[in-house]
Order: sequence, then C-alpha cells, then structure tokens
Amino acid sequence: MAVNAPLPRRVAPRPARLPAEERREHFLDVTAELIIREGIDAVTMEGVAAAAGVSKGLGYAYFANRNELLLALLERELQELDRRALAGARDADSMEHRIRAALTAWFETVRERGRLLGTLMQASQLQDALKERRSIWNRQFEDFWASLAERELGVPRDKAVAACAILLAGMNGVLERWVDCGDSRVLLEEVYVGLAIGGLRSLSDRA
Amino acid sequence: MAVNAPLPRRVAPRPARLPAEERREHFLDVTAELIIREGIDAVTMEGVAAAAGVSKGLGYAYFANRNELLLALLERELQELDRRALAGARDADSMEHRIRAALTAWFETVRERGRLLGTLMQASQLQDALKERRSIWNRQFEDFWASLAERELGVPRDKAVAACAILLAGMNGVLERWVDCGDSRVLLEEVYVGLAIGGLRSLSDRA
Amino acid sequence: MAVNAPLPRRVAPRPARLPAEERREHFLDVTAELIIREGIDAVTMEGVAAAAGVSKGLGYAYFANRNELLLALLERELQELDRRALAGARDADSMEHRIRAALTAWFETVRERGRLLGTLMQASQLQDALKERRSIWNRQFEDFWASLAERELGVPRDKAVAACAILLAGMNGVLERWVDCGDSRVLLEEVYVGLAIGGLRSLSDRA
Amino acid sequence: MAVNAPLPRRVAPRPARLPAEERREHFLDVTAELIIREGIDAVTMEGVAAAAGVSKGLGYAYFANRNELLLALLERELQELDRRALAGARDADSMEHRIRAALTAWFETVRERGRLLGTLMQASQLQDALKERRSIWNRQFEDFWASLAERELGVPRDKAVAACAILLAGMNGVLERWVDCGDSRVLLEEVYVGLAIGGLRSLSDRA
DNA sequence: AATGAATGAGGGTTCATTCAT
DNA sequence: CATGAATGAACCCTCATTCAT
Repeated sequence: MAVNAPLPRRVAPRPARLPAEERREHFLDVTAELIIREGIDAVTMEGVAAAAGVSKGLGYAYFANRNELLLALLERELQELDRRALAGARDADSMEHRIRAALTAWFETVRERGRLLGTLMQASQLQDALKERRSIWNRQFEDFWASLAERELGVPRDKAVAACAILLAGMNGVLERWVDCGDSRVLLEEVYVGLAIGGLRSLSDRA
Repeated sequence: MAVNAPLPRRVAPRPARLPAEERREHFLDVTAELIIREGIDAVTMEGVAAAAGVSKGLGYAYFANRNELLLALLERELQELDRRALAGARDADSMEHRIRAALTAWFETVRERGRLLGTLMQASQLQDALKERRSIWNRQFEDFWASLAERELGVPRDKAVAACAILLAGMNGVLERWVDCGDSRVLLEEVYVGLAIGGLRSLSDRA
Repeated sequence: MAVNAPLPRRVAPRPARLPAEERREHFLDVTAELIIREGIDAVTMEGVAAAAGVSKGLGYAYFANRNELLLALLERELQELDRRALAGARDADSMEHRIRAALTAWFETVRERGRLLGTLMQASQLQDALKERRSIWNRQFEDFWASLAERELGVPRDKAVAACAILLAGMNGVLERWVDCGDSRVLLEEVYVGLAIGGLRSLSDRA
Repeated sequence: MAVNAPLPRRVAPRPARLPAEERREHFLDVTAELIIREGIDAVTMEGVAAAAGVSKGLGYAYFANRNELLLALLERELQELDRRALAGARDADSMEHRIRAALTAWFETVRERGRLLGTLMQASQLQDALKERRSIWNRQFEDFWASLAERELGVPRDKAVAACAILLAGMNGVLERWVDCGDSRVLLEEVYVGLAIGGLRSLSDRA
C-alpha cells in the first residue's frame, strides 16, 4: 500500500537559511524525533533548536510557544493517520475489513513513529487548546466508526458511539501489549478485530 | 453493597500539628484533590503544601519527593479499587455479573474520585518506579480477568490476555464518555459489558 | 606512654534519660565520629541527633546552635591534643626530642581521630568565634614553640615565631602525605624533625 | 619582573549583554572577589549572580554548577601562579634564588588576590573533581621542587618529596602571619627561605 | 531569517531552629 | 529531660520567553 510509505527517521540538523515552510516542517520532524527517542519532557524549545541545529530563539519565529509547537505536531500526525486509515478503509468491502485496514494503518504508524501519537494524545501538560483538539478528533473518530457500525451491523447510534469510544481507548491496550510486552502483531490484530466485531454484533438490534 | 461506602474526603487546610499518620493521609487527600481539579501537572511539592495549608518543606518529612508522593497515592487508590472490585466480583456467579460488579466498583470510584485513577494510570512522564507499579497492576488485572475468560468462556490464554488489556484500556473510553460527554452510566455499563462478553465469546474456542 | 590511651571509637546511640554532662559528651562523641566518617557537612543537628539515637530537638538543650556544637568539639579536641603534646614534650630533654614527642602525640591523635582536628581547624563555614579560637590556639602554639626555639637554639624571637607558624602549617603537609599518599610515618617523622631542626638552626644567631 | 604585572580586576556590576568569554571572566572575577571578602561559603550560584549584577539563572549558561565554577576559578588562578612562579624560577641560578623567586611570585599573587588561592586550596567540603585538581597540582609542585632539591642539594628523592609537601603546606603559615598578624614580608621571606634551605640541607646525603 | 545573551518565574530540596506537648 | 511536628530562609536548577543585534 502506498499508504505506508515510510517517513524518513533520524532527522538531520539543518542549519543555513531555509524557506519558512521547510524550516517549520523541519522543526516538527525534530520534535517528533525527540518525543520518540526521549519522551515529551525532552521537548524544550532549546532542546528542539539544538537538535535542529539552529539557535535557541528561532523556534519562536515559527511557533508562538511550546504548546503551539506540540499542537502543530499533533495536527500533522493526526492528519497523516487519518489519511492512511481512510485510504485503507475506503477500499475495504466489509466492516471487518475496514477495521482491519484502519488497524493496519495504525500499526504501521506506530511502527514508524513509536509512541509519538500516543504520547501526544495523552500528554497532560498540554493546555486546553490541545485537549480540545484531541477531544474533537476523538468525537470525529467515534462518529465515523459509529456510523459504519450502525449501517453495517445495525448497532443503535448511542451504543455504537460508546462502543467506538471504548474501542478507540482500547487501542492503547494494543499498543502496550505490542510495545511493552512483545505480543505479536498478528495476535493483537486478531484479538482486536474479534473483540470489535464480536462486541459490536452483540450490541446489534438485528436478531 | 457495603463495598461502596464512600470514603471521607477532607481537603481543607487543617489546623497545625497533626500526628504523623494523619498528616500523611491529609497530604494524599490534598494531592488527590489537586489532580482531580487541576491535573497531575499541578502536583508539585510546593503546590501540595500550599493546598494543604502548611509550609513548603513539610511534605518532605513524609515523602521523599514528588514521585514518592504520587506513588503512595497510586498505591492507596489501587488498593481501594482492588478491595472494592474483588469484594464485588467474589459474590458474582457468572462472567457477566463479575464484569458488571467490577464495573460498578469502578464507576463508584470514579464518581467519588473523578479522574483521579484514570489520570494516574494514564499519565506519561512519570518516573520509572511509578510506571512499573502501574505495569504490575495492569499485568495482574489482565491475568486475573484472562483466567476468568479462559475458564468461563473458553478463550485461549494468549488471546484472553490481549483482550483484557484492550478492555482495560477501553475503560478510559468509558470514563471519557461519562465525564466529558455526559453519557448515561446505564448505557455505558450496558455497552461495556456487551462489548466485553460479546467480544470475548467471539474469541472463544467453543463452537 | 599513657599519653596515648585510645579513645573509644564508634560511639553507640544512647537513648534513655542521661545526666546532662554525659549527654553533652555523648553529643560531642557522635559529632566527632560523624566528621571522621562523613566529613563536616554531615554534621547537621538532625544527623547528629539521629546518630545519637535521640530526637531532633534535643541538641539545642545542650548547644545553643550548630556552631556552638562544633566550637565545643574543637575546644575538647584541642585540649586533648595539648595535653598529650605537652605531656610528651615535658619529659624530653632536647629540642629535637621535644618536637619528636609532640609529633608523636599528633600522629597518635590523627591515627585515632583521622582528619577530625584538621577538618575542624580548616572548616570555612565556621563563623568568627571559631576562627578566633583557632587563631588563639595557633598563636599559643607558635608562642610556646618559639620560646623553646629561642632558648634552645638561639633563634631570634620574631624569626622563631614565623618559623613555628610555618612548621605548624606544614603539619598539614605531613597529614596529606600520610593519609592520602601513604607515606610511612617513620619517613615523615624523620623529614619533619630534620626540616624543623635543620631549618631552625639555620635561623639561629649562634655562629 | 614583568612576571608581576598586575591583572586587571573589575568586579563591579557590568552592563548587560557581554560576549560570552567576557561574561565568563566576569563571573570568575566576581567569584574571586566574593571568596576574598566573604569566604568560600559565600560562593553560591545565586550570590555570584547577584554580585555580578545579573539574573539568577545566567551563571548556569557558563558553568554547570557551583563546583564547575570553583574549578574554573581554581584552574585560572593556578595557571596564573604557575606562569609567574616558573617565569621567576627559570632565571634563577641557585636553589635559594629559585625558592626566593617562587616565593616572590606567590607573595605578589597574595598581594593582589589575598587569600583567594589559599582559601581554594585549603577548603574542605569541596567536591571530588576539585579535590583531585588540587591534589594533582600539589603532586606536581612537590615533584618539581623535589627534583630540584635532589639535584642541587642531594636530598634523597622520598625525603625531598615529603619535605616539599611540608614546605608547601607551610606557605599557609606564611600567609596567615602576613595577612592576619602583619608580619613583614621581608621577615617572612627570610624565615621561609632559611627554613627551606636549612631544612633541606640537613636532609641531604652529602656529608 | 537567525543568533544567542539575558531574564525571571517556578519548582526542588535541605536544614537550622522553634515550640507545644 | 525529651519528643517530633512545623516553619521558613536559602540554595539549587531548568526553561519558556524576550530582545538587541
């Protein structure tokens, strides 16, 4: 799948004058890298600048403050994840295949970015703007999948939304078993899809 | 259930000179309150002392540092949750009732403590001791429920463990829908139990 | 020599009610022990109390403050050193023997107490009272030995005083070579006495 | 001697925004001043910043912590002393003249810097890196002068080393008599040189 | 577009010292 | 004679942020 074209890792410092948009992207790359390698606490404006090979103050030319930087990164990563998940889901022809495709997109993202998104989504220190953005994405996610569940499996709307919220949160469990406990991806995919399909079916109105 | 007798919470500044054990509890109470109201980042030794109405240094007489404080709190809360959940699960006679009982204990805990436990269990940027404690609890949880799922529903061990991890993480979805979106507790309980039972059944070996 | 009767080391905690004088001495013992083992920074009122096996505040019943405690200890140790050195010097019959006797007393003291006295004499953090006490002792020392040098070797008073100050300070060099570099005591004694006698002689008026 | 060209000292608060190297030097100057006036315990990162007329945190841009600051200062002062002492000793043609030259360099240094070096070299409660640096310098000093004593006066190596250690430590006695008791520089020089030469001679193998 | 010196708030930690019991 | 809870000053250190160049 073209969906999974890997992003370049291990971002190199890029001093020298750069066009604005490029510099901005570079900052985001460096920040992502930093979060993946050392966690979100390592993201200090100075640390990012150093890793980017530029001077301390430059970050503020592109991001109003640290939160904006993290927010911009979250935005970019969420969009990328959406792009992949939707691309995968679009081509699938059944609920199960859609879930599987989304899961695949998500596994690939984690494989490339590690806990990046998970870390950003859970970060407590991020202020309201970020929490809200996160919320919105969650609601959209729930909405999208709930509609599918409703249409394809006959799960009543309200239940479907709640179930999707639970399954979305459940992804963290998958991540933990995968990354921390070394469970196999195949097993986890199997279980997650089984849980989702089996669970949603049992919530269905249909006979 | 006597299980749910609410704990007394007193977080207002207390008069000076408490016996050690009481002061320690008071610190934990204040910390819990702080987490609930302002999030885990608001937990600083200084902030806690201020909220407790005592001087900056006193906290160090009871907890070596912020991490020990959080660890002590996590410990206390987990024990309380375990106590309740196990008490409830003991009397139940089917998998569904067990899950329902545990869920009830957990709803009650959340009703009293709000996001406290959720916050503690999800927070990134905690130090190793805390993460480990959290991990241990997760593994125990998974182990306990996986055994049940295996015995009662015939889910193969490895799948059961992964499923429980997913369902455990899924609790955060419930929490979010309950607290942030105002979904009804009855609906959420219904959906969670349905998802769990239906999902686990579909992972079962039995016909 | 009775001069060298060893003091008991490794002071035991002594809780329980103690007569004032005994408790005071015990505090000094514990403080000395602490300095020897962990350096003067380890002497905190709390640390001393803990090592003495009593409660935090008790020290203040015997010493007005931390400085008084250290001052009292210095006093006691200086007196003990004087007692030994003078006892040895009194029986000697020549300048060389006197120096040797004093040196022996000093070596013995160091062997028992390690850097205790050296540490106390050099401690910078001790306020004026202590510095003055130290100064007085130094002046007395110089005076005593200068008189001897004057009488026995014919060194003019002013030169003798300066020379004794230099030789007194030089003891730190001996200590350092002994403790840090492992030079033999015999060698050091040899050299110190040679330096002192040879040096003083060359300052003498007598042909 | 050009050796003794006094270093410019400027410790008054400086206007903001210095080039890095200058600010660093300024910090060292201020620290030196502080040690001379109030002793080494007055050297806190905060205190130095205040005395330098800059903000609390700036020191950390130049020195990792208090110890690095003191280490850097010690380094600077030792190098300056070495430079002077060696320059003086190089031109001398006898042991006595060499000692006298080194002594002169040292007197000049003390005249300009007061107890600065003495304080740095004697202070207990310094951290390991500093103690080690001090030790190394002491060993080099002993080595250098012991070699001279061996070659020129025929003092056996081991004795020469010990004697030099004693004489080095003895410098503090000179310092004390000079600064605290007001002894004349001429007298002290006389006595020190006499003690050194006379003492070393008496340790010599030669007849 | 970029640098890098400087600020200052905020939080961590230790201890001498006080004092009610 | 003895306890031990509590205070508060003094340091330590990090970083987001500003701003002159």
